[in-house]
Amino acid sequence: MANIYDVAKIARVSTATVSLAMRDSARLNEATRLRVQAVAAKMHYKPSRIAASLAQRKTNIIGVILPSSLNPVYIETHAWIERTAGACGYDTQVYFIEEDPRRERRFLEKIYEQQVDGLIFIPAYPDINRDCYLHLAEARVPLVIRDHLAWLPEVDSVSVDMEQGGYAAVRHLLDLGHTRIAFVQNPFGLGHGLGRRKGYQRALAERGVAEDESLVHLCGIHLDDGYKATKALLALRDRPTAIFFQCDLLAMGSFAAVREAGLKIPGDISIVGFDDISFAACLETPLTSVAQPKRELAETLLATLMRRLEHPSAPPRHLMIAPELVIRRSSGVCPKRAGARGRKD
Amino acid sequence: MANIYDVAKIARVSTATVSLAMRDSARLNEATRLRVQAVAAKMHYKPSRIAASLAQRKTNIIGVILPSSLNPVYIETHAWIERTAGACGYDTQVYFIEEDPRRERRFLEKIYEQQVDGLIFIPAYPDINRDCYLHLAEARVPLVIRDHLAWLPEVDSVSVDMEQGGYAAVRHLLDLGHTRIAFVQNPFGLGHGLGRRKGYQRALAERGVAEDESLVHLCGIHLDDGYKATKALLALRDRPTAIFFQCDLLAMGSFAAVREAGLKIPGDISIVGFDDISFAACLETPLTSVAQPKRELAETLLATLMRRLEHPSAPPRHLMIAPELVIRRSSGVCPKRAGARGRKD
DNA sequence: TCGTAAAATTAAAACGTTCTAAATATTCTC
DNA sequence: GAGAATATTTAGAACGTTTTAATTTTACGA
Repeated sequence: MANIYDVAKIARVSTATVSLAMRDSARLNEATRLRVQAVAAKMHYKPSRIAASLAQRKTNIIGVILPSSLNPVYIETHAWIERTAGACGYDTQVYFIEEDPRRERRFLEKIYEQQVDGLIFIPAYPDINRDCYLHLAEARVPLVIRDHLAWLPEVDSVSVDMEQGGYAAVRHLLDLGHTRIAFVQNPFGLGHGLGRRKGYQRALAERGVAEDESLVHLCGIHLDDGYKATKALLALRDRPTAIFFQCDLLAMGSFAAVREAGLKIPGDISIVGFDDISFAACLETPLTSVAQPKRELAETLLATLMRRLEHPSAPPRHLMIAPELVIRRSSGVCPKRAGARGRKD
Repeated sequence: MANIYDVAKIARVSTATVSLAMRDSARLNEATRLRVQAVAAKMHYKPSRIAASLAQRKTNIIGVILPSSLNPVYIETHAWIERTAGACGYDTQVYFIEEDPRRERRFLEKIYEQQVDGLIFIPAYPDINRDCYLHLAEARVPLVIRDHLAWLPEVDSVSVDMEQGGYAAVRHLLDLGHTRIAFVQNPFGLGHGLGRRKGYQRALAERGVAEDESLVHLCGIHLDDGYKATKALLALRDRPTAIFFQCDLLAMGSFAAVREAGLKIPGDISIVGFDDISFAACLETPLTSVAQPKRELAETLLATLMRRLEHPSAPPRHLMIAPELVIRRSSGVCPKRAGARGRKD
């Protein structure tokens, strides 16, 4: 592969000129620029980004750390990040934690080897890897984290208001007459679950419905876990008439379980998810879900990171984005009230 | 950030020694190695991978070009590639074409800027970007392509036998008594569609069922396209009793359409997909699908690439992997024969 | 104690860019 | 046509590693 010296020699100019020509610099006489570009093209010369990165101390890459590749919500968010970053001249390098705390740790350490100009970080194991998180902040890596961590006050954050989302979801179910509303949650994953649960509790309390511990189910984060959680909840003596899942992925897992139990959605049981992944709208029974505004989230994360890159010592900024309930077929009137109210399924 | 000189100075050794120490070289006295490592750790020194890449002319990154981030089959395949690559000491850099031929072109050109040691390439627009593909081959970028292209005989390839898969799917439907079997296909995306269609045709021909052009539906590759395709097929005068979709994503889109038409799966219509994405098994009506063996595919792609990296001038290798039909609830006996046969839904 | 072999360390030249400051060309003003 | 102002080009030093070949140190046998 030809390098900048080869081109310089053939074009009878200095490497500086070649460098400028390749970047369309206006500092160069147009004739020379075109001539050099022509030579470069003829030689199939492409500047090495590695060398450029070294010289500039800038890779034009931003790292994106995502908890899992199995949950489409992260992929969909990333798609927006990628697009927005592209518009700012950055490429994106994704790291999937894939539910392995050691992988998260490894990635966080890898950051120091300086591949990336900045980092967008959706944390997966803040408790287990707290030391790494703190170290990252201390090292002043340009960083935006999704969700505000109280012990990282200096790190820019953009959060989705999980409590509000949880509240909206449960409020919706209460409005439909449900009172036995289960909540399925993954105990890891930041306090996401925590925020949503608070919303769940607040909504219940507001209507004077006592929280029943047996209706709060902890589980993993795979489709399969949603399936199992549902099985368990449906086996309860006094089973719930509605289930609110921490995420759509878990909610999707519930459908097969409900069907196997010979029940109908939403006739016998209502299902509400969180995230509004693209599949939610196209299921056999379209899923009611609290939508994370993925595009807005992505754009805000990126804007915050860009600001940080430009103003490294600006005061930290903590933003919050409101989610929005999208009502579809999977949630309906509580069967106990169905006679009185009408809508049946 | 401390660099190798700083460490060398503090540890009172040369940069060469630091370099060796950081890589646990046995050429170094153990005492010095440990001492240098201790100094490095104290200074929070991490070698710059950029500089190392430049010096070694090797990034330890392999690029993975995928057609879309919206179809889980690619994400799931990538997860295996990532894992396998990690075991070989490589990181992975993903590029999503996102159904934009210009993006494919841009990525293929970017490769020459030498970020990656090798490339795993699932092509999206071989017809539109044929010149780029050819140029890539000509430039001898270490490369494995998924699916053999006749006009790229020199490029290693690993294919899934799409024709065999299509045949198995349609054969299964024929066995269930269906004769009006539709095929929904995306006209782009390599000859994937083509291979599957051949299988479709072969199976029909074998049983003496004439191919009905009106049952072959062309569409895009989104969930939504599956929905629309189904709507269109169900509106036909003599509507099909089974639909074979080019991929599970499209098949998933069909469920809502079927339901809206007031029909039952598989009682009124059978659905078969392709890819066996993780969602297929957990849907309200679990989906019959031709499974791409994603792990095997990933491992074979990677093994082929590694071989190419080690033996740059070995003769090209073209491998083929057999898919496997996974039968679930979405396919059942043809309603026209249901009375005679039994199984009802 | 010396010579030699083996082990450990290092000097210095890559790797392929960018960038700063300086040098050289060109244009303009009067 | 001289001098100033401006436009264009360039020398050479970064950037932070790795690597080769050479040098220095240590170990060992006689």
